[in-house]
Amino acid sequence: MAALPPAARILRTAARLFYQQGYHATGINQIIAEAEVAKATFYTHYPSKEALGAAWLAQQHEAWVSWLNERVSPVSDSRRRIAVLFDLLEVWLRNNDFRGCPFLNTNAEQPNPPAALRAIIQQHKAYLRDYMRNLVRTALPGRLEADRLALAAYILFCGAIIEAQAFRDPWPVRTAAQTILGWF
Amino acid sequence: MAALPPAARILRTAARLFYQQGYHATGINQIIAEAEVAKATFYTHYPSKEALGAAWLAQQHEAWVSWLNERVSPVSDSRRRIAVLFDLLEVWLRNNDFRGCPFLNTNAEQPNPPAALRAIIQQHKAYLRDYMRNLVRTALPGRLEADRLALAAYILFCGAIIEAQAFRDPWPVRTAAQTILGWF
Amino acid sequence: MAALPPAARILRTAARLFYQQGYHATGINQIIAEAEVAKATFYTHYPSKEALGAAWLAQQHEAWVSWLNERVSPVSDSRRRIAVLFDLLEVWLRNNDFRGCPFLNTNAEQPNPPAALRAIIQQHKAYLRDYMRNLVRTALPGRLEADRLALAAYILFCGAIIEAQAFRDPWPVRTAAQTILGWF
Amino acid sequence: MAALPPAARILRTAARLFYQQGYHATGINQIIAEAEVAKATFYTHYPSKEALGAAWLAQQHEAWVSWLNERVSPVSDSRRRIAVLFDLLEVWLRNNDFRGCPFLNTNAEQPNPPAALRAIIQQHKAYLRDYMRNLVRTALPGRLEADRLALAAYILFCGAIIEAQAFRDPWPVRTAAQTILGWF
DNA sequence: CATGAATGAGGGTTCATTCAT
DNA sequence: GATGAATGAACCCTCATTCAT
Repeated sequence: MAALPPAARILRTAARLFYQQGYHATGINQIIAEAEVAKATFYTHYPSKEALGAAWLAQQHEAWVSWLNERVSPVSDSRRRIAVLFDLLEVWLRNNDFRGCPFLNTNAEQPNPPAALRAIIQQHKAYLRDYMRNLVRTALPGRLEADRLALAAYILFCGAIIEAQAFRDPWPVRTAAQTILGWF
Repeated sequence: MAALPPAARILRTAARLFYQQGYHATGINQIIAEAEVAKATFYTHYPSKEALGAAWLAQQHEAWVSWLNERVSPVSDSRRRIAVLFDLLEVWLRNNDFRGCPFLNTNAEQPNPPAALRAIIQQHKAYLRDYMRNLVRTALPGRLEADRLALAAYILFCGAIIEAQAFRDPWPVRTAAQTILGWF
Repeated sequence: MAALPPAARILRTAARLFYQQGYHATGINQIIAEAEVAKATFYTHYPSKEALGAAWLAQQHEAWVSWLNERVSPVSDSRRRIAVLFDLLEVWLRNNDFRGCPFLNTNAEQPNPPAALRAIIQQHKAYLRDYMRNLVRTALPGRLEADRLALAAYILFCGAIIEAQAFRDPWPVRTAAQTILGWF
Repeated sequence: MAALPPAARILRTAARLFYQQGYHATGINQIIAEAEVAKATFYTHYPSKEALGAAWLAQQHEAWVSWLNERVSPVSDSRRRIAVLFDLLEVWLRNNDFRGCPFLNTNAEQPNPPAALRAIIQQHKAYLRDYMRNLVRTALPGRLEADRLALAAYILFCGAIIEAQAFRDPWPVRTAAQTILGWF
């Protein structure tokens, strides 16, 4: 672990703590203590906590996209792809470390989040929306309401995440999946 | 404004600040300053910040339920009721002060919210879920999948709120409404 | 317990808490809460916390003196009396609720204790010193150094209490008793 | 005064205030104000008030031991050594700043002192007990009851301190000294 | 490139007391 | 005789950040 350079150690520690405890609830002191880095070293690598938060979300976005693509792209059938997507979601939230979506959580923490964070959050959400749109469009060739259903699928997807988080139960994911798959 | 008794002034101020800035981001000091109350007076009425947060959410739940019922119950047709529900949602989030759902926000702020807050949040969510269930069941008499659709409608409802919050745009509400209304 | 009048309930509760937690560490709020008395009721009976503390110490002095006299005066032999005195001391500090001497503790809490408390503490100590003096004098008729030994016995007595408190062990009491009894 | 580094300034100030006013009665705010240090600077050097209290007592122990040894060890005769010990005690408590023994006071303040403080207090007391034991044993070679007298001497020593504190008069020290010296 | 010391502002909570009723 | 509401001051501690080295 001490093999990692300081910047990476900081980011890895912050990722764990921000997600498990929340962005606001996690202080710089805890991060540098657990990353075993001096305070000034932290500020040489990240100009502020906000910048670290942005780096965290950016990295989360990359990781999440990769994770999905690696598992979804091998599947050729469009309908199956959507099914796989929700299967993955259920795997994720059945994990003991599941604490909801980092983007939605961070967005909800402060109703007016810092600009740097907001930008990445919106970027992530737009990406996911478009990703779902393509998936559903491909699965519903020629259907007039395909676009609307695609957006609805996206809303169900995100809604399932926060409701699973709120109820601490995966039922919303299965309900959302069944509903969407029923459209094909 | 000084006409209100301190306890009410505190709650009113806290409601405003908790919603606009977030529960965590709002400190006791700011609340008592804006409520023009001494710190010890605050603790005479609320044993802790957490208790105040619980009182706030409880009051929000009551207000929300009343607001909905007053406008939905006069409508007799089941399908119209659902339409009205989403119309109200859109009215709400078109308001400049809209900052998302206080319950979802507070739940997302800290991955492990204080027990007192969690209890009210879950209560509220269960209420809303059952409310939607009744609405949809009544509108879909005899449909086998009525229950699943009802839950899906609930997920779409909540998902629309957080997506409207994230995108700062009401499109998710309209998409969700159209999708649900298409089931009848 | 609710049968007792408020003033007595307050004093009884304060006696328990002051002794178990310390005078300083015990707040008015805890006292009135556990005595089930309103705050203003407290101040109608005691003008201040200091006055309550004084009442507590005065009552402790009375109780302690009575307790000793009832058990020591029936004994006729002077030497036996001293032995009984230390036996009682050991009984006291073997009790699970033993927290040292309320007078010495309160005196040690603030190096400049409030005048009202200081007065009672000194009164108590002077009484105990004279009590020991009489006991030893009677047991050592005609000994020239009787007075000095009496004071030494008093110092050993008090020293044994604080050392038993510090070591959480009754050995100092037995050592003190053996030493004194060896003088006769 | 500003020449001293902050950590030393804090400890020096705390030593003065803890001793003069008591540990509990002295707040962090007063310490940092009189040490002319920012609050966060305090917590850079001491993780808590308790840690500062422990540092204070540890330093007191060192200073006390040094002070005694420097003056007692040059004396060769065992009996004289004990006499010197009590002479030093009397010098100490004739000082206007005398407020009793920091260890006994802190131990008596709260019936259950913080663990960190308790540890040092017990350590100090055990040291002093053993110190007296060696002194008396050496002065009473071959006496069977030497051990018991040594412990009695220790109790008289400590008892003299608290009684001198309580009566605000050095008589207990002289009484204790005469009694012990009479054993040789 | 890396560091520990120093900071002002604020975190939530409790203190002993007074007041109008 | 009894009450709960109201208070300013103080409690111990943590925040994100900057600075000289």
